Amino acid sequence: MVLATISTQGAATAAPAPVSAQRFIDDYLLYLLARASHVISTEFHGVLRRAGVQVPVWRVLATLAGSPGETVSGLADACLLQQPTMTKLLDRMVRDNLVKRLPDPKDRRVVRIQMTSRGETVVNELLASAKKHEQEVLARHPDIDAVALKTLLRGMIGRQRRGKRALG
Amino acid sequence: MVLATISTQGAATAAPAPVSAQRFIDDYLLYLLARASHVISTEFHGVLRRAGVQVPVWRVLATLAGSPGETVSGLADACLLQQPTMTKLLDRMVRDNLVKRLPDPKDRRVVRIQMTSRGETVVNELLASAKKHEQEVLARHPDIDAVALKTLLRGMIGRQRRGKRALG
DNA sequence: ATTAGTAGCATGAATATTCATGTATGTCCA
DNA sequence: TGGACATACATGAATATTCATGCTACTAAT
Repeated sequence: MVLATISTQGAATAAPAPVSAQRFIDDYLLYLLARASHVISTEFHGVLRRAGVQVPVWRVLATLAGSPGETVSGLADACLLQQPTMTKLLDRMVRDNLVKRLPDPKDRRVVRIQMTSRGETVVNELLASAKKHEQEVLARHPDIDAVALKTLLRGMIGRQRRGKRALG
Repeated sequence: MVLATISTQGAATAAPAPVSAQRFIDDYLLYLLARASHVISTEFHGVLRRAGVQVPVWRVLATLAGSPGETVSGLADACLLQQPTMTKLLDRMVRDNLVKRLPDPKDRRVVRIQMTSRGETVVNELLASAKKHEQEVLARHPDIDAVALKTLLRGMIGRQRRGKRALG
């Protein structure tokens, strides 16, 4: 990982009761990830708001953009939502003529979600804004190697998923 | 919270997972950050559930652990919540005897939040679990330099915050 | 073919969050 | 000092999410 060249090592592990002159959370990986995600996403959410599109709606459309015919559970997983939440979100999106529910020919339990043409129109505009915004973010952080960071994150996501059964 | 295991995993069933090599979101920084944060946090949330502590409650307690006497708005910001959400969350936490509201002597608009002794007990156990879990996560990703990654994330958070007014 | 078990989605009641305000206090400055 | 404006928190109605569960359809084993 090219990313990690800053120096390093040991330290964080065996320090005895590290009387935090700092807040715990400011050195807590889970918090830093959540906060970084939040502050960066929040900025784009302004774009969504101006477009009159809710954040979860955008996530569904963005997912469908590269992966048409997703299932309800597949979308829930991709959008980091629970399945009942997704079912109800899709109710609204169907109502707003952004997506359609279609039966799966092979498995009648499955519902396939497809964008309507209106959905496609909306997502295409938003995709353009998203790419533009991503470039702005990266421009604001010139020391960050985007490719390396994305690779790192994908690695965390993939390995974490496979290791799911750990921890008691 | 079991969500992430629902679909994409068993896969063998109904020929889902067209996992197209080209989903937009799989190369979208904001999504990768959100997903990485989500999958890693989800694992710890299992610990919280077993302890009978809700995620936002944990976040408030963890924040107060290193920073006593926070204000309502300060906590909302730290916990990535809106202020009315925090007010109501604190209502519940006061009810459950985890925190107290105290008036600020200098500014009577301000409410200072302080942990009760029960709150302290709870958070101390959770902090230990959180640190243990963080070590487990890092152990699972041996190629990641934790110090460098944290530094990177703090940088993103800090610079992003200062650049807040960007984007039209 | 029958049965037991599981996967995918929907639903409803309980709970939580948000949006738009309301109220009180503090600050600025003419 | 007065008035306009800003800040901190609370509140309530509208909306969204969650938890538990129901229902149907598929799968595997007998």
